[in-house]
Amino acid sequence: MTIQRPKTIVEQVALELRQRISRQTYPPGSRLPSESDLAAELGVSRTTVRTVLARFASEGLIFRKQGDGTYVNERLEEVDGHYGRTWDFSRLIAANGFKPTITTISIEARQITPVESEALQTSSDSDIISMERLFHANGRPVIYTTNIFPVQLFKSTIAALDGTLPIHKMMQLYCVEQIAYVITDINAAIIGKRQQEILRRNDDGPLLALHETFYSRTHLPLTLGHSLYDHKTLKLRLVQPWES
Amino acid sequence: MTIQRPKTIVEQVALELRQRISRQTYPPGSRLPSESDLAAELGVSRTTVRTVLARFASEGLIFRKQGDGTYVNERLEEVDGHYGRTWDFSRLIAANGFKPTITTISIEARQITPVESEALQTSSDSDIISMERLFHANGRPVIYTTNIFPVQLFKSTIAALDGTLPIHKMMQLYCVEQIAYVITDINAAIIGKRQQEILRRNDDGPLLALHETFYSRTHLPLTLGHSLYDHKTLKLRLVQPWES
DNA sequence: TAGTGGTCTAGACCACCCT
DNA sequence: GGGTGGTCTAGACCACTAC
Repeated sequence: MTIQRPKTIVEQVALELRQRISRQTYPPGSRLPSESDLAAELGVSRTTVRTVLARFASEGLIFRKQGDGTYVNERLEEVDGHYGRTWDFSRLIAANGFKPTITTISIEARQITPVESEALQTSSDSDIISMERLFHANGRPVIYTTNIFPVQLFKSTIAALDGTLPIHKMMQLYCVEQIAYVITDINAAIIGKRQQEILRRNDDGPLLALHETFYSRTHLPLTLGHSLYDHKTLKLRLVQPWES
Repeated sequence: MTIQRPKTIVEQVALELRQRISRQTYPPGSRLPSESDLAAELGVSRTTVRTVLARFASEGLIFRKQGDGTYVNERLEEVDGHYGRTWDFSRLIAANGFKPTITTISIEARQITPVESEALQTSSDSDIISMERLFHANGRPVIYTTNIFPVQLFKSTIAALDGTLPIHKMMQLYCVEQIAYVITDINAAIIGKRQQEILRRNDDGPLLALHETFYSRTHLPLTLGHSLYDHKTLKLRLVQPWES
């Protein structure tokens, strides 16, 4: 284990143990070596190992039993990739067993609407970039999403935008501010004709509508997202540890 | 039952700091004392303080800036009670600013169906308790929920069941096994006439349908829940910290 | 009783931000 | 330079479980 990929020791240990679990060196249901043994083997302190195991436990990857040991979750496949982290659509699609692709429907600059101006806490005469995109699972459209960004957020011109990137990649590459947290409101909605055609849906059942607001570290709303989510193809699943 | 409030030092510190934040001793947007100062004042190690602050940060309650300080989230009201912890319906209703009440529609014993038997991984001829309940916000029905439990889970007879308790309280009081984690699938659904009447809804718009499976520490599915959630009255909101 | 995870401490060094 | 949070260590003691 000489890989220096991740910066911190905790991250290196996390990567190593995550691999051992996913490669079934520690298969589902099995007991991990004790914290002390792992610490000794990896040459780190027990505290460091515990930090990693605590994170895994909160993701539902493992379960710890005092006086007994630490066990790999038997339902790994159901749990992996669904907890804690932000809902990254590409990862969600992958977690459901499909190959994700992103296509851009449109990218355009336009005036902000009063509603959007309110939500973004910005002046009502500024311009925004509006971006319509489609996420596919094995080529089949499953998520239709619209994002808007204030123009002053961008480092470069919008001509250079690559709409096939995940949103956090785009922000990293093109924007002056980075995302710290997301607040998502979950709704159910009947969709219109145009959206139905875009998503190539035959039945007219309801879809999930996600309203996302992306915030900076300083609590400034950076971007808005509005996504229609085909829950029949793609499970929207949450793993929540029970509080003591 | 003498309530031994928080057992551990971490819990005591967490309670104390949570109160200071919610009582606005540290108002939204303000900077907390440094970790060292807090540790000294409370008479605990810095590590203990950091454990608590890390938990708060993951809930979105505070934000930490290296080299600068720790700040209370300015959008406290929006965030509080929505992240990390399991979605306890009563708490969700309270977090939306309403007074929660629970009424029982029916509690009955019946045979398990093949689908339920599959989901609970139990034998197909066992009996279950089925419980229909209604959650109200300021007296208005907002969540209609059905839970089923295998009978062998219960310590006492079902006659003694108090259907107005939150599910974790019920499990604590009546059941031999306790809940360790929950997997929730989120769907959108059009509801039938009966359910529409129960929820006293005038429009026939779609609702959120939550499918919950409650697991024990040993990964045994204990209970199933199926809930219809009026997202127009009650925000279903998620705060997700962005991964580094 | 031996071994496990759970809790907590005291202190070290670093990276970063401010002035 | 001085203070802040970020990382990590080594070791103590406790509570619990399996044998």
